[in-house]
This record gives sequence, C-alpha cells and structure tokens, in this order.
Amino acid sequence: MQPARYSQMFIPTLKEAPADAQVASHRLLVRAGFIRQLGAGIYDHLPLARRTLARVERIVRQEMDAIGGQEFHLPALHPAEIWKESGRWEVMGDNMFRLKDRKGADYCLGMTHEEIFTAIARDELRSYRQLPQVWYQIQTKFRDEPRPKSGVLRVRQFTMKDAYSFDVDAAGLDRSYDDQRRAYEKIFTRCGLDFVAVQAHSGAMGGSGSQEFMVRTDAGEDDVAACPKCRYAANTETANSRGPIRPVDAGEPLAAPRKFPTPGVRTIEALERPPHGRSAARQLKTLVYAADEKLVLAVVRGDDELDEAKLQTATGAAQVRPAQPEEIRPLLGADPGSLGAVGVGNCPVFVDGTLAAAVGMVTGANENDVHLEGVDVRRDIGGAKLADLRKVKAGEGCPRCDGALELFKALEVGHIFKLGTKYSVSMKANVLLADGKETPIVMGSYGIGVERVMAAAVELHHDADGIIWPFSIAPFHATILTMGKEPELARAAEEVAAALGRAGMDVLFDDRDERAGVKFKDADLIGIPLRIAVGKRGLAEGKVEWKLRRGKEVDLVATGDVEARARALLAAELG
RNA sequence: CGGGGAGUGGCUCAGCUUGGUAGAGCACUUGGUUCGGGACCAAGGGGUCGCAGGUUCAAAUCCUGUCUCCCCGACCA
Repeated sequence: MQPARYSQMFIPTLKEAPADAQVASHRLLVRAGFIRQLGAGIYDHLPLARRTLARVERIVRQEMDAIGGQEFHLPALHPAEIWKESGRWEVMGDNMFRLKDRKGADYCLGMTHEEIFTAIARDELRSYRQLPQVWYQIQTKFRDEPRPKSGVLRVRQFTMKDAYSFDVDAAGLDRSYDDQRRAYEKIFTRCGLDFVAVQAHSGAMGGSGSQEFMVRTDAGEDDVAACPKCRYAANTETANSRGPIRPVDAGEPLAAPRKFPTPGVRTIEALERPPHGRSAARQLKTLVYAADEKLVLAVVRGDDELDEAKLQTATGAAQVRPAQPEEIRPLLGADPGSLGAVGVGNCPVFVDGTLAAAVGMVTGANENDVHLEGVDVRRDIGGAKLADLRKVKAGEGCPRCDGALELFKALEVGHIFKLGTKYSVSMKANVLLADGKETPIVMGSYGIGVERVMAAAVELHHDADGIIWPFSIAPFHATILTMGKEPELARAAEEVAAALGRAGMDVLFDDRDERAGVKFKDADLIGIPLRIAVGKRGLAEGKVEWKLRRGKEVDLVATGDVEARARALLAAELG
C-alpha cells in the first residue's frame, strides 16, 4: 500500500485547544485534527477520526460476524407509527428528535432500533426453525440530549453498533446474551480499553437483566461500585452493599410518635445542630417524586442519598422527577424540609429496606416548624413498600464477599440487555413452535458507542504531548519523517515507508516542508504508535531512528531490518 | 428545564467599568535568513465586535429582546 503523504492530507492540528474543552479526549481530538464541532453535541469527523473509527468498526464487525451476526443497515428516519406500537413514542419524551413530512405526518430520527428490527422479525420470521437470529448494524443514532458535553462523550448524533438477538426461549436468549458478552470483551480488549462489565439499570429499555461495559475514567459520568476482592461490580444505580450498613443509632422508643417544635429547621443538618441534636442517622429523609406524573414518597435515612434510578425501578415508572413545591403542599400540607411519611395515605410510600426495623426515628410532621420523634417505621409507616432506594457508599461491605466496595467514575462504552418479550409481545412478533402453538420471540439488544470507544481510548492513553493510540485503532500504524532537506533523506524515507507498507503497516509519510521540531510535535500529538525518523547522522551508517510513541527509547535500526522488525511488532501488537 | 458563565479576524484572548468608530499572540501570504523537538526578520491579507431593536451627535462598550455555545444538577452508547 502507498503511504499517505502528510502534505496532501487534511490534518488541521492546533497549538491551542478550544477554551471550552474540559476533558482530555475532547481537547486532544480537537487539537490533533480528528474532530470539529458543528453544534452542541454534533461533531464533524475529519479524516483521522474516520480512519480510527473505521478500525473500531472493523473490529466490531469481525467479532459480531464471529458469533453469527448478520449485518443490516436500517433507516435513521422512522414513521411515528412504529414507535407508537411499542409505546415508546410517548416514553422517549423530549429525548426523541421529531419532525413532520410535507403532509404533516409524524416522523422521528431513530434513537435506537428495537422497533424496526422487531418489525422485520414479525413480518418475516414464522417458525422456531428460523431461530436463533443475530442481527446487527452500525448506524447513526439521534438523541436530543438535554445536556451534550465533554466533546464526543455525550452527543446528540453518534454511531452505534446495535445488535439484536431473536430466540425461541429464555435459554436461547441466555446463550445469545453470553455470546454477545464474550464478543464485547474481545472487542474492547482489542481496542486497547481496560474495562469492567457491571450490573446495570435497564431504564427505558425494559427487560430482565443488563450489563454495562465501563471504562474507568474521571471523564465518565457513571458511578460504579466494585469489590477488589471478588468480581462484584455494579452501577450505583443498582449496586447494593452488605448489611448492616451502619449501626442504627436508635433513639428512645415511644408508644407513639411525638411532635416537637423545630422553628426554622428545614434541613437534616439543621436538625443535627443544637438545640435539637438529632444525628442524621436517626432521621428519616422524605422526598416527593413524580413517577410517571403520579406523586410518590421516597424515604431514606438522613445520612443516605436517594438514587433516582432505584426509585424508578421500585415504582415501575418510565420517568421519575422531583416534585415541585407547588405539587407537594396540597399533597402533604407542608413545605420541603418539614415532610414525613407518618400517617400519609393519599399516595404510595417507598421506604428504603435498611430502615425496615428502625425505631426511635425523627421525621417531619407535615406541618412547617414541627417534627416527630419516636417514629417506629414498621408501626408508623406501615403501608409503605420496602425497596432498595439508597445509593451505596465507598467502604461499605461487598454484597458477595467480605470485601469493601470502592466507588469510581466510569464511562459507558457498551450495554447489553435481555429484553425478553417486551417488544415481541407489544408488536406481535411470534413464531410457531413444533407443537403448532404461537410464542413471542425472546429478544436481546446489544449496543456499543463507536465514538465513545475512540474517546475512551484517548482518555486512557495520552500524555502531555498528545494521544498514544494502541496499534489496533490508530489512524496510522507508523509515521515517517525526515530531519533535513537533503534529497537522499527523502529517498531513504520513501524506501523505509515502502518497507513498512510491505510489513502490513498503514504509513503516514510526513513529507511537509517543515522543521523537524514541527513534525515531531505533530507526530506526538496525533499519537501514531511507531515513528521512524531519517537523519543525516544515522543514514551515514545506513540506519534510521525507530521510536514507539508510548516509550522513551530510540533505537537505531538498519534500513534493511525495518520490514522484518515492523512485521514482528505488528504481529505482537495485533495478535 | 432550573442555576452559573461566554459570544470581538481561522484559534487563544485584550478592549467594555469611565461611549469617540478595533488590538495582541498564534495561524495565513510574500521575500530573506534558518533548519534534530512547535525558528527569526521584514512586508502584507483578513473582523458590519452573535443577531434585532433602543438610548446618543457618536455604541464592541449603555438598555431591552433574541439566538448560540460552555459549565453545574435530572437521561444514555
């Protein structure tokens, strides 16, 4: 293959990063000439990004094909009807880009493709004999994110590999799911990502189980609780810890809750201070939420934090949001800060499971400036449903072993779901069994954010000078540059470039009329894994400088040895 | 949506408080000197100061509205 010539390529590198770039991947992908912003959460992929993304996609295709996946390409523009069938036209709310055609009919831009693939399955699959099927595509998704941020990490238009499995029964789904999980492990490993597969919250997708593939980085937006001693790892949206959480600092039990005046007290902290002195662990925190627009109460301990995803799971609602003060007052008769669940009968109450046996607790009396003490959760909030609502904290016990949990930030690069029959039932995708009965197809859905894989690799692999790509997804494997203008240097560089090409490397030949320093800086910034520099001194002995981006050492290598050495390096790196 | 910040040559920013008709560095063009880690000198090109109204003899600067972008909280690959 011919080496690419830097002078002919469009690689707009920048000395300074745009002021609004906060995270490393954003800063470096812009500076190194991979991406440019078109609008909030909308990015141009310039040639270098396209090359890297194409490599990621190639790895994804290989691993999908290896488990029997068949590639499709479905429309991004969807008629509203199909989303109304599954009920998600409403569920997706403002996250969906919606538009009308010239006749006024409703359309949307696809956020994901469960509905479209399920429609194909419904229309075309008739018999259990046709199953299992594994279908996938690499396609553009549109989501009207409320808050795009962090460069390419959270955007409104992105590329997703989405795969769907169709099985006759749950056992088949388990196999398909395991195939995908193993494929994901290979994909992310090959892309040079350190990752953990964690237990996840299913959110709007529905279904029985799911795992997220997380890359540990502060640029991520999820919190993961993981046990260093065993394999337990979970998104804090589902993570548990081993009880007892902390000693329940029980107050004095009373025969019945007793009111006491708390003028001006509106916060847990205020109630901890004198003259009240009620520790947060003895307080009940009562929060009002709208779950699918129906008000509910959520109660956690005063020193705990409510996890909204857990509340969503507990209520079974599609959407959960904090209630407005204007909604709360008519419901409970008091303002936030004086709320409690004791005696509340006009809305569902959810109490965190760790409070099941709590006695002698303090809570708001639903009367401004008044609290209750001596509250016995079982006795006084008897109608409540117990649920896991609290967010786990670092250092708490692992639910699976005697280890202690650690918490860290992570970036979600992939998510696999056992959907079950949610979509096949609502969209009537059935097949006939051997005994002639109809059964809904059992489905799974599996996503990978392609740009996120690229960005995650940058987050993980960079230094002060720029990106350090793994060979597998680098835009070029090697770059070659000359130090000086002598024609013999350029000639030698051409030869070395050809040798690298014969070894199977993609080569960028920096033939620009620039000083060596400029070429070095750009090579480091762009992050090409292997750099060969041709200079007068080395060439006098028939040698060139061989340097890996990730290391410090510079080796002098005879030009005749470059090909063999490159071949060996590539074999070692790509396996 | 709630809260905070910012829009001035391609990029990073100054100028705004105290109105007087736009600047620096980088980038770009030309010439010269350089040439192993983002060179130097000289001469150039490039901006209706986000947009729309208003105040004023005069608006980048003051007022109102509006759009866009960024950051912090609720969603997701």
